[in-house]
Amino acid sequence: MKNKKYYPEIESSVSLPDIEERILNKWAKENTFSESLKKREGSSEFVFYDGPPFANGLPHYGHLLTGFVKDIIPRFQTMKGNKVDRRFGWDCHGLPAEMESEKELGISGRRQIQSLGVENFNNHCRESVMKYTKEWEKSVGRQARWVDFKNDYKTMDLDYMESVIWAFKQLWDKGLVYEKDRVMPYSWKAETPLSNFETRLDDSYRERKDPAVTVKFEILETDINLKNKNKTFLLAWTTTPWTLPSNLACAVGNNIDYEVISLNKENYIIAKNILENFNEELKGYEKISEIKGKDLVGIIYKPMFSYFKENKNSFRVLEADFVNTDEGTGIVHMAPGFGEDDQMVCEKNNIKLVCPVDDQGKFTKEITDFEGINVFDANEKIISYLKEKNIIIKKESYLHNYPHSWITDEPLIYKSVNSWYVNVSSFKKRMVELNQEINWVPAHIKDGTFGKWLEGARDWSISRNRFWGSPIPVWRSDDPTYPRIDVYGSLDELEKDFGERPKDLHRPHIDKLTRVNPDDPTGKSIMRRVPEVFDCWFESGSMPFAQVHYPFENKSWFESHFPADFIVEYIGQTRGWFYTMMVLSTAIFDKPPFKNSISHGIVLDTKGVKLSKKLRNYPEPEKVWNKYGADSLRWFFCASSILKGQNLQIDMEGKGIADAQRLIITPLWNSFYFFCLYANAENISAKENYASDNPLDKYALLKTKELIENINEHLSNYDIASACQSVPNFIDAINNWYIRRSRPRFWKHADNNDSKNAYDTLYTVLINLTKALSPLLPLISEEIYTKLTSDKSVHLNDWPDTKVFPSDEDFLKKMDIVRDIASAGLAIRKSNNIRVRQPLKEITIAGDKIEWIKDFENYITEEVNTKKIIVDENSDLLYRNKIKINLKKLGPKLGKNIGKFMEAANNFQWEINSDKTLSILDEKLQEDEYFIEKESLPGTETREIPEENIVVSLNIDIDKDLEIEGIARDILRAIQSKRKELDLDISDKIIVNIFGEQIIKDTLDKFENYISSNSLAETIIFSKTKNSEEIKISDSYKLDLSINKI
RNA sequence: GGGCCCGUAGCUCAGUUGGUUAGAGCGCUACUCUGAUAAAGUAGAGGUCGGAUGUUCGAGUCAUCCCGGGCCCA
Repeated sequence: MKNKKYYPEIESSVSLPDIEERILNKWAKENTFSESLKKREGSSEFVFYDGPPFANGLPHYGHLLTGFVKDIIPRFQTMKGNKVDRRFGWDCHGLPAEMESEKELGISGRRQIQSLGVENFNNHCRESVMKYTKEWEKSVGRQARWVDFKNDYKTMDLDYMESVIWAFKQLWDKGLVYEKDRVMPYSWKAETPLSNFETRLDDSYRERKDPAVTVKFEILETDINLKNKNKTFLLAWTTTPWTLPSNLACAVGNNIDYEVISLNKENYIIAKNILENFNEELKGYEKISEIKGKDLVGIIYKPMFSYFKENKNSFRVLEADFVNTDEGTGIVHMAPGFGEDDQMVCEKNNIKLVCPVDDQGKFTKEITDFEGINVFDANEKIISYLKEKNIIIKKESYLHNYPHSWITDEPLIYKSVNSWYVNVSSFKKRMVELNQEINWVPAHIKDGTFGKWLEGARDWSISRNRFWGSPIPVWRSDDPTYPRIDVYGSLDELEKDFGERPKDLHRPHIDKLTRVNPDDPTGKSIMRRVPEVFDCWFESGSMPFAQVHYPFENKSWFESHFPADFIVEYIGQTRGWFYTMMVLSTAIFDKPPFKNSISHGIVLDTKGVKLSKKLRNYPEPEKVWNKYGADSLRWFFCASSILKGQNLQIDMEGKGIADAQRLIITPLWNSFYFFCLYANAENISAKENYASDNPLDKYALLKTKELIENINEHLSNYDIASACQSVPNFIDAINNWYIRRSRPRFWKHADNNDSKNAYDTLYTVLINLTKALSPLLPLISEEIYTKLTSDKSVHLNDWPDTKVFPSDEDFLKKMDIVRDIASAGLAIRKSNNIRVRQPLKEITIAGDKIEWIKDFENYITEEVNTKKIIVDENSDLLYRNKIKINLKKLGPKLGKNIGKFMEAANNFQWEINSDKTLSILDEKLQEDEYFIEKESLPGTETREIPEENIVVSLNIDIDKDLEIEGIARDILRAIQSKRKELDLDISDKIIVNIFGEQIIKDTLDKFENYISSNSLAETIIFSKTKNSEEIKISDSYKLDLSINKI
């Protein structure tokens, strides 16, 4: 068994990309993911919803970030014993898909689609929408995210769509759906209305310049005394001149003060406190009278255009509470066909709206002067027309935030259209209540962004006048004389009424299902489906039940596994997917859709600009994979505050990612490398062992246990960043204390029990560490774990059981203090400029109840390099006592005088009495009203460890013996460097030639044995050879050195 | 105009129920250490805690207002 190497010979420097590729291939070959699921067959389930992305766009950093989180939590929960299905979902329907297809087909608009044929168009969408699935699989795979692509769901699947129409029917049956003409944001390129929250996505609101005009409406009838016979005009302001031909009323605020002024034989009415904005245009006006808004109500004015002059109840001044005087004139022009507020006010005043703009945003034939012109193009034409008629008194350019279509990017218009609505406002209170049951990360989302949004929820337009989507399942009689509406919620119901079972619910197939209206005795009218399809957000909001084809299949499973345990998306989905799931889940099931939700922030570049393809302001993911690997990127994202809802900046060079590798992954690899190197050299096969009584081993195990508990706690609370943040401290303890202090233990021979313990313990630490880190660093932990064990994968393990670890909090704390003491000792060396290789006589530790330090003294003397340690509980030569006043206790009692007491304490004007009370000034403080702290005396070589009330002192006198011993270590160091320089193996034996002045010779005489045994030197000869090199070994000495391998 | 989040070292961020001299990591500089480590240790420089007012014996922390940034809404 001698010379057997039990562990692979690995590289000292880690090449993450190579390792990762190999592991990913191994997972694919061995089906590790399915095996991890199989292992949990029959276990309790942890339900995770994967938000469906559109597959017709490529994945970007945002998706990668979300993807990492979507991987970490399920991996963790799997280790905790749960079965976590991870079905990938594809969002297939909707405007983004249609727009992409239009582009590909080189067509635009509804008309051209119809002439191409809806079937052809939809067939194209069906193909096009899945075109990047391969890229997605590749990207998701490369980031080491485990997802089930085979058992995926698509929103265009028949099963999925059946569940969607079922959901609609549920809402319909509960009376939560209505159809109405309403003013909505409207995309005239896509020729469809958008939902209120679609205008709020991403960059929809952008600056835009529009002409703003102030126009005159001539008053025909009024009771107001105008004091002269001039014509009188209302001044109104608008940023949408194209709506002026559709003006049907003007609105004022009841309590706003208006002024009547006169200029050039005309009178104008305008809000008082905004008059100054018109200094230029109304220069030289004469004030006639002041009047309240409510007195203006009822004035009849002359229509500006004659297109709708017959419209009933119109062209009057109305009252509206939204009128203000922030801008404009305090008089609002109202075109109820093109403004939501306008519509409401006019409806209240029995004014029927007009909407002379067609689907493509062009004026219809009623507007004889501008027929066929797009409204934005019409703005200038209308302005010139009105200028000619002397109706415009002011024209300016107005810069405002204006909504744009998130799909086609053109400025939206607001326009009255027919649409189907979910009456969300009727149950928003319930949503707010159910939201309280959800755990949000970060917590403020609950009652902040999301809660506030729910409180203000408005009815949701769920229909789109488009083609590629689930059909609105409403059939209506085509003859209003015999009205009838049928709503279908399943294929069975459709089959029953239409005699055939649809194989495809898409248009145009679904539209072919018609039947005679049963309520029509003439038998002439036909039941036809309404033409609209669903808003794709309705479909993604249906995901919880539709992905399992509920209620047609998986009925009891769904009912016992809803709400989901966990979802994660970026914070903007509080208005998107989070919200639509909430709406449907509340309306249909009266439950919240998920129990825990992480909303992460946005990835930005170093200037704080969103990443964009156009700007290329981010490192290519491909480059990141090839340079740093997926685990580095995962760590960079997951250890940052982006998971707490903050934004994260990523620089072009990927510096943050490189840091993750350098500071976390490389050190981990180093400890693994160290283990393999020496275990192989010593022919050791280590085993798990939690029982070593060596204090260093015990400490390493306790630190590991502490780490496992920390990660467990944080991941259980969905706090991934905190889980990551507990790792660096652990790495420091293992690499820079445990291994460094244990190093000689690894060189002893393997049959030595302490050495065996060292190997077993380090092995045990690494095994448990890789398990605990496997969700956070799945690739590198897999590599280390599988190379240390014969197991197939670290990811098939249960979460490490901390019960098998030693349990001794007190010991852990003590060793941490010992490390602080060592640091203090090194700090004293530093301040005296004494190198650590130079042994010193003694270190003294002073403090109360510190006898225990004696058990650890060798660690301190070795680390600080002193011959001796003195643990002294009462050395008043080193420190003096200092009093600190317990402010919490005494603050309220002493009030303003507290300053005097603090001063007295600092000036040592106090006395401790035998009954442990403290006399200070004229007060007597009780024992719990002050603290005694140790403070090192000025002029001594001491350092304090404040939290522990310990003072450390170092004797820095160096005598001849110590000096020679220091030189011995310098010589050894020189030889070791040389060995390394010559790239010798750690087991190679050598012959050494050293030459130098007398003190070097003295040192060799005394320490030859020490030097040779530690450098594997067979012989040390005091001479100079032709290969000898002069080396400066310290500030004072140099020598000539050559070494030769035997 | 409103809501939510944020403002602490050059950078990224901690900062407990308000408590005495505001911390960490990175970066920088110097020195040191090394039978694993392109690693590590020690130290140094670097802060009017965005500003103001208030509450309090005491404010980075609480309140109010203001300024700046981000997201969202009108």
